[in-house]
Amino acid sequence: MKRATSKDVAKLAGVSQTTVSFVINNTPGVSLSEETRRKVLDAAKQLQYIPNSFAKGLKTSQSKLLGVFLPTMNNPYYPMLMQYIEKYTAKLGYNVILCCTYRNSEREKAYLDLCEEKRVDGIIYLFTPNWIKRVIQLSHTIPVVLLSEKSDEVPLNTISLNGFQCGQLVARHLLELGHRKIAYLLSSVTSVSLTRAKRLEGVRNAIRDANLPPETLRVLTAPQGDSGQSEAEAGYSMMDQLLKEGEITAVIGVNDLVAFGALSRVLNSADKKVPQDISICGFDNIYLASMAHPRITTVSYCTEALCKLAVDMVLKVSEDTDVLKLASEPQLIIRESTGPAPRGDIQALAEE
Amino acid sequence: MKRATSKDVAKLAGVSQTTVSFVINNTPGVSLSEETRRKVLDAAKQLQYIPNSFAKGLKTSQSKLLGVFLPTMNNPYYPMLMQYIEKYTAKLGYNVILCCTYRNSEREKAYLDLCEEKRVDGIIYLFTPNWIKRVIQLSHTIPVVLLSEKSDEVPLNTISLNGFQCGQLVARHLLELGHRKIAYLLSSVTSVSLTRAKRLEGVRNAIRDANLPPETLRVLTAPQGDSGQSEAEAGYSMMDQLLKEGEITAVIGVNDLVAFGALSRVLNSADKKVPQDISICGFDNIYLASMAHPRITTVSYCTEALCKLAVDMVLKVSEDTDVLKLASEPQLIIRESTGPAPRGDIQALAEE
DNA sequence: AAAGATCGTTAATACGATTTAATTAACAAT
DNA sequence: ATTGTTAATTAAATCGTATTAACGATCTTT
Repeated sequence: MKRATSKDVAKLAGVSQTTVSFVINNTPGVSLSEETRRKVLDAAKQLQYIPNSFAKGLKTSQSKLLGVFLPTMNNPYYPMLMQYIEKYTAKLGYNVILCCTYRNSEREKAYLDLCEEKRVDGIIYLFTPNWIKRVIQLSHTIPVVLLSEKSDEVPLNTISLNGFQCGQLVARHLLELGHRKIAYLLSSVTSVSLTRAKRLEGVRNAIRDANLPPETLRVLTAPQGDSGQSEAEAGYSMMDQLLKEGEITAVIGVNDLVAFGALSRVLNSADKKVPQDISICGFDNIYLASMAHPRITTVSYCTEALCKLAVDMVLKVSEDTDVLKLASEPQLIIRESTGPAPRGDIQALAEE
Repeated sequence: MKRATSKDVAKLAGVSQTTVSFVINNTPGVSLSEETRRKVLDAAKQLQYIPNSFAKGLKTSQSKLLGVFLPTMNNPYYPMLMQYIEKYTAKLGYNVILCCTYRNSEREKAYLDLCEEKRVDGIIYLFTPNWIKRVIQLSHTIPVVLLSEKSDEVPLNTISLNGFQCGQLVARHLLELGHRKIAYLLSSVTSVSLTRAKRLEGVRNAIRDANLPPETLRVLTAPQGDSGQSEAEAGYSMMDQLLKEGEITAVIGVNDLVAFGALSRVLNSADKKVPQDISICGFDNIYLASMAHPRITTVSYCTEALCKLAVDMVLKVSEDTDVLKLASEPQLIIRESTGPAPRGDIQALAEE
C-alpha cells in the first residue's frame, strides 16, 4: 500500500503541487484563498497524506533529529537527563536519537558517523567525548553542545556541571559538621572522566582552604565497571573495608550510586548508624538518593533547566562564531544521611 | 561549508556517479575493476564524502530508524530495555528514536505522527498502546512489535512478558514458604496497564489453586504517580500502613520499585526484619532489586534476549505475514528478601 | 571470421518534496 | 484605454542518491 504524495493531494484538490506545499507548511509570505486552503486540507486528510521527510530533508537539509550521546543507561542520572531532553525537544518538534557509547571509542565513532549520515541537526554530549578531535571537526558542520565539564583546551560549546564547585560544596558541608576523617569513594570507569577528576579536585581544594592536612581525605578506588549495579557494589565493598578499619566518619561517593552502595553496607552492619556514626553523601541527585532511608545528601544542578538550555543552544542556528561556555550553579541538598561528626572526633577537633 | 556529494567524488575520481554508488554500496551483482574501486575510495576519503541519507532514503524508502515507545524513564526497567535494544540495533546499523509518552495519549499520538513522517523502519512498544486503533492501522504500513502483554483482541505481533505466569510464580513461592497473609501493593498509574492486571490475576489464580480463600490476599492501592521516586514512596507508605496493622507476613510489589519502597520502610522500623518477619518480592529484576540489602526476590524475563527478538521481529529478519505471538518463560529469582513465614503463622498453617 | 557472452562502465530517470520566478486575474489609478 | 499594483496560483528547477537499460570492449566459441 503506497502512501499518498503531495502530487496526489494536488490532483485530488484540483490545484498545483506548489499550492499543496504552501498550505501544508503554512509558508509565510504567501497568501492563499480560504477556499483552496480548505480544499487542500480536505484532500490531504482524505488521502491520509503524510509529508515524506526524506524529500523534505533533501531540500531543506533539516532532519529535525538530535543526537544525544551518553556513556551508559545504568546510572539513572543519564536516563534522567535523557528524559528531560526528550521532553523538551518533542515540544519543539524534534526527535532524539539515543547514542549509548558504553565508553567505547569504537562505538562512539560509529555513532558519530551515523549522526553525520542522518544529518542530525545537532549533537548533545552528556559526558566528555573520547574522540575530541573528531567532535571538534564535526562541530564545524553540526552544532555540538557538551553538558558535562568544560575544558580550556576544547573549543566546544559547553555547559559545565561545575564539578569543582560541587566537590567544594560537599567537602565544606562535611568539614563544617566537624568531620576530619573523610573517605572519597572512586569507582573506576573504563575511560577518563573529567567530571570525576574535577569533583575530587574540588574536595581537595576545600580541605586545603580549611588549613587541614591532605591526610584528612582518604581516596579509595574500586576496580568495578560501568553498570549501575557494579557501581553500587563498588561502593558497598569499599565501605566494607572502611568499616573494618573503623577510622572514617564521613564518606563521599563519586556519585549517588556509589554513595547508595556505601549506605547499604552501613545499614547492613549491626553497630554503625547513618548519620550518627558515619555520614554519607554523593553527587547528581538521582531519585535513588531520595528513595534511600536515610535519604542521601547530594549535589544537584537544576538538571532540567540545563537540559533545556543545552537543547536551545544546539538548535540555535545563529552564527555565533564564539564558543559559549556556561557553568551551572550547583546546589547542595542536605538530607538525613549527613550529620555532625561523632563526639570523639568533635573533641579531637576542639583540641586543635 | 558544503558537503561533498557523490557527483563530486565521481568527478575527482574520473568516473561516473553511478560507479561511485556501486563502490560505496558494494552493490551485489556488479563487477568493478580493483583500480576504479580504489580510485573512488581514495576520492571519497579525500573529500570526506558521507552519503546523504535523505537522498538515499528517498530512493530506497528505508530510514534505518526505529521508534521505541515507552511510558517513562523513571522506572529503571525501561532504560534497561532501551539499552538492550539500542545495543543490538546499533550493531545492525540502525538508530533508535526515543519516544517517551509519559502515558499521555496526546504525546503518544504526536510521536506516532513523527515516526510516520520520519518513515521509521519499525516501531517497538514496551507497553500496551493507548491508541490501539491507530497503532493497528499503522501496522499495515510500518512493522510494529509489542513487548509487553498479549491481548487476544489486538492483532499485533507481540512478545508477551507473561504477567500471569509471573504472578503465579511469586505467589506459589510465598505460599510454599508458608505465608497465608499476603499483601499486593499496587501503585496506580495514569493509564490502564495490562501488565499490572495480569500479574495480579496470576497471583489470585495461584491462591485459588492452593485451595486458599481469596482473603489470603489483600490488595492495597496507593494514588501516586508515575515517577520512580513516587512509586517507591507509594510502596513505602503502603508498607507503613501494613506495619501498623501488623497482620501481613509477605508482600508482593507490583514491580521492583514498589517492592524497594516497601523494603525501605521495614528496614527503617526498629522491630521488624526482612525476611524473618516479613518477606518482600517484586517483578522485573531491575538492578535496584539486587542492590538493596537484603536483595529482593523477583521475576526476570531474560530481558536482553527478548529485546533482541523484538528487534529481529520488527526488522522482519524472518518474513512472516501472520501475526506472531510469543511468550517469555519468566524465571523466579529467589534472593534474601523472602523466607519462611514466621513461626506463629506456621502453626496456624498446621492447624488447618 | 561471425556471433555470442562477459566485463566494466555510464547516461538517464525517478524518488517527493521546496522554492524561485513567472503567470494570470482582478482591480485601482492615471 | 492604458498602466500599475496586488493577490492567487503555478511551471519548472532543484536537492543527492539508487537503479535500469544500454553501451563499447574484450574474450569465447563455433
